[in-house]
Amino acid sequence: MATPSITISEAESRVMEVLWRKAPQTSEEIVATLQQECDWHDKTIRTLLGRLLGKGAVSAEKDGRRYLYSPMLGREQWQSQESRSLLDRVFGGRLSPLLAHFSQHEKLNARDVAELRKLLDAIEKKER
Amino acid sequence: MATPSITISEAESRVMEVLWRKAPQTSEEIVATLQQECDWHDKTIRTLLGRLLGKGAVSAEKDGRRYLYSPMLGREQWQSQESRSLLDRVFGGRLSPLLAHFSQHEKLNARDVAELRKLLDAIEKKER
DNA sequence: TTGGGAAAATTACGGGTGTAGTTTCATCGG
DNA sequence: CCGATGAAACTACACCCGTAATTTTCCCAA
Repeated sequence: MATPSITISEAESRVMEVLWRKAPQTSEEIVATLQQECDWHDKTIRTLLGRLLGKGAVSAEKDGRRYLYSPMLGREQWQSQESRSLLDRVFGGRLSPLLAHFSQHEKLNARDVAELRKLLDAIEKKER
Repeated sequence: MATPSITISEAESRVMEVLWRKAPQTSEEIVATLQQECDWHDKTIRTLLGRLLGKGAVSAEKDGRRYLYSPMLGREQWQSQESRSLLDRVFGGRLSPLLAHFSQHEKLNARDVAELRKLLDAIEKKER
């Protein structure tokens, strides 16, 4: 297999978000960024970083007295995993029920609708 | 609020599935059904039932020497919760990225596309 | 009325997670 | 060259979850 499917927790994904936006970064930068979004202790964030390292979701490259961290798990890959998990767990693996669900229960504003239409057009054009 | 947002685990949801298909049922029936799908010990299944009771996700009505269990948490409600959770956690709360993701990484067949289009039409008509 | 048997309730336990505190280690400044 | 300091590593701990085993309760039959 390509990547043995790394799984990360909710809190860990918040750390990944920071690295997906910009990499590499030192733990200090990551902490500074995250503390503007979350109300987490700096030790907490470093623990999460350590766990991500252990899982192979991020890599660390030594740079003087500190490390530079970069994501190994890609955001797209993670989104795929999570999406497929929802589909399988909750909707029996079929896409239509998911879509039907969203159309009935989620508020779609005009912009969403327009954007979706454009997507559909693109898909159809590609297929024919 | 209506229901204080009951959250159930993956394994618990398998038990709920059985009750969503038919209710009420005794624990014995539930166990019998689940053991054809999962490879779970009967004690395990009863533990899950108990936890669901504790969370208020199912109700129990005494019937002689046993209970009859029924779902309190609705399947649609649970699907909504899970979908919204994915949307918020993974796609920044916006539907288009999710759809874009599926369109790129999941196979949407022509029928899916047609169905989606119909849904969008319905939404737009309802709004104006 | 009592005992057996089944269902329910309680207890168990290891791994993951959220949330840190504490210890060690290496490097930079003096 | 050595100590202070800040990052990294290790330790902590309670709660949830998967997965049961053990104990209690209570109903029905004899």
